[in-house]
Amino acid sequence: MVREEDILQKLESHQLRKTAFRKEVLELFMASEGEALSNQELESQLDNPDRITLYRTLKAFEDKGLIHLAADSGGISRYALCLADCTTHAHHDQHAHFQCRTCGKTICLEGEVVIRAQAPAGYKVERENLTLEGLCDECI
Amino acid sequence: MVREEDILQKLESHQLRKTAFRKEVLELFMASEGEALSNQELESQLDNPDRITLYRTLKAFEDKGLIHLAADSGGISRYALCLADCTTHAHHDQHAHFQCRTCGKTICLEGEVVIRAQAPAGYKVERENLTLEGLCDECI
DNA sequence: TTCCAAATGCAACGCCGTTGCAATAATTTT
DNA sequence: AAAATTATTGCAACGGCGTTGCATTTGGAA
Ligand SMILES: [Mn+2]
Ligand SMILES: [Mn+2]
Ligand SMILES: [Zn+2]
Ligand SMILES: [Zn+2]
Repeated sequence: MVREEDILQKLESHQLRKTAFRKEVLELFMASEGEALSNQELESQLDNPDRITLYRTLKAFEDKGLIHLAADSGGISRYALCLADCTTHAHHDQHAHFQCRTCGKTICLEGEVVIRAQAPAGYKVERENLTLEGLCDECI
Repeated sequence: MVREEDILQKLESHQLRKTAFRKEVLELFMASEGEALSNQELESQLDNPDRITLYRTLKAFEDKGLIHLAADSGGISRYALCLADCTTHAHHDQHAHFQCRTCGKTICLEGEVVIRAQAPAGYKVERENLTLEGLCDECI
């Protein structure tokens, strides 16, 4: 269960207006901690789902450092709550994700992630994007 | 320069008919060795670009183990020639990719790639997908 | 050369990201 | 507390692109 108090606090600390829609969306994210949610998954759980408003809400949340995008090899966008203290245009969370090839469930992997890959000489690597694919505990 | 002989040989060894369209597409891939190409980039270089035919051609190439998809964090699909000897429904190439955040140039990284990331207990990891993002040598 | 299976090119559908705009709601100011 | 200001919402609408169906054309085998 998510306390309304925490929802409001989170919206305020990220300079987002406390509207009914945003409270509802943020609650969904906070309730499914560590799991990345797609637009469809979110829409299906909203009282009054409007895909355009959701689109802008997610953009605002991402912009203000509340959620981050989890890349999907299939092209589906999924968002998850930022674990670190991210702010506007300053996302600090750099972690891998796991995605189940059967149910699509996508989770953030907080644990140690070591990546060693060399780009050609003259190239500058700024970010690393790692996704593990396989079967989740329920689909195994 | 790509020899027509090599193009035809590659199509035949992967059980693909040697049509004008496919020869042209394959030549583009072979000419830009190691670089992943988007549909747009391919279309702009084709004599008679038809997006549907290109779509089906890429699907056939991928299916027959000629090319592989390079995930794009932005949702754009890019394909590159398979380096390993991949066959129908059997892609062996497991390598990282680099993508330039400015020009979009995407290349396959053949070099050693070491990934260490833990999925939760009870999860089964089957594949690892790593993309490095940054600036290429021309955009630096 | 004849025939069959596959590939092509075109129309068409649907999904989704994106933008504009007027109505509505949240926050700030008086 | 009311008015003013500013942001958000919901709707219409456009465009790109993945996808499929179908008639026509082409490649490869007989
Ligand atoms: Mn994450
Ligand atoms: Mn590659
Ligand atoms: Zn699963
Ligand atoms: Zn570049």
